[in-house]
Amino acid sequence: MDVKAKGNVQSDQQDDQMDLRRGPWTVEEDLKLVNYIATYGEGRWNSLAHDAGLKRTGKSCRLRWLNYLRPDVRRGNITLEEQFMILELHSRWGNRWSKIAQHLPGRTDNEIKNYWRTRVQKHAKQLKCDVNSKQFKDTMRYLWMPRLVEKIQASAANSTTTTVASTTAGQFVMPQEFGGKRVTLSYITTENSSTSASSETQVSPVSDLSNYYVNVPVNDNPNPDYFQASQIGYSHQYSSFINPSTNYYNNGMDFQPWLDGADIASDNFLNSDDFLFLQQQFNFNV
DNA sequence: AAGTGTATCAACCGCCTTCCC
DNA sequence: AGGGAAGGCGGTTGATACACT
Repeated sequence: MDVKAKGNVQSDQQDDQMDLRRGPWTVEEDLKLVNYIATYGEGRWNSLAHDAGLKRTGKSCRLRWLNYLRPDVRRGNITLEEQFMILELHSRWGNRWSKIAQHLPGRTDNEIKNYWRTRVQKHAKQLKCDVNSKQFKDTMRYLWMPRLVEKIQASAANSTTTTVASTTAGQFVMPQEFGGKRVTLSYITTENSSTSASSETQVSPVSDLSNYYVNVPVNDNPNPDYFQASQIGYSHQYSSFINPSTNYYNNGMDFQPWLDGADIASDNFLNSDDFLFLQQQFNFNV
């Protein structure tokens, strides 16, 4: 432990020694915090806690504000699009919850972490494999994420209005209609693209998400990522998978031994229909 | 209806890194 | 450059809701 860390431990211990409240926040405390921040703004949390008359640590105030009281915080079920984003961004950045949360407006790092631990890790546990293993990552990337894309497409197709979820860092663009035409499903990040997107425009792939683009004729797009998409059997009409026995789809993957018999159909992350779908696509001997 | 098990999530702790004075 | 404060993260806990028997 370095000197800086040691100094902070001392600071934390001083917090412990003070007469500070812990546990669930009361309505009165929430009001104090909200009113104070509305007047004076965020920042300098330790002094804020004191000045607002709260017997809480600055850290506790910050957490309460960021995770619960902030006006733009979103609560409730994680949508399909958000599930997809979490899987995609986690595959890119790992457990950088805060960074991932920046791309999911209104969602907090704590919420995303909880989602990951309670849902995703649960599935890994049910599959009897490590959540960080190649097998599990491959399953997410090549099975669950494409499956999520299908669901997103289906719900968008059933919707009468265009669904465009804007984020602070980019846009997740969904089609209003489909019918054998190109589908524009993309996540546009501002950090790596200058491309603007609309539901009417074919969007150039700008991130790893290009691997999950659908209905894009390979020959019609110069980007090499589309070729990669075709390699995983995912660039054709309405995204049915290519049977691994007749294609190179499962190159480098090894699903069957640990999918066999596992109950992975227990919640909305991968429901019973999805499990049946996996069985059909890969001819499991279960 | 009551008891028990399980899932979810807010909140915390400890450690570490980053920021800023 | 050094040190304190703030922020980020992994891990955990406890309360509550819900499902199941």
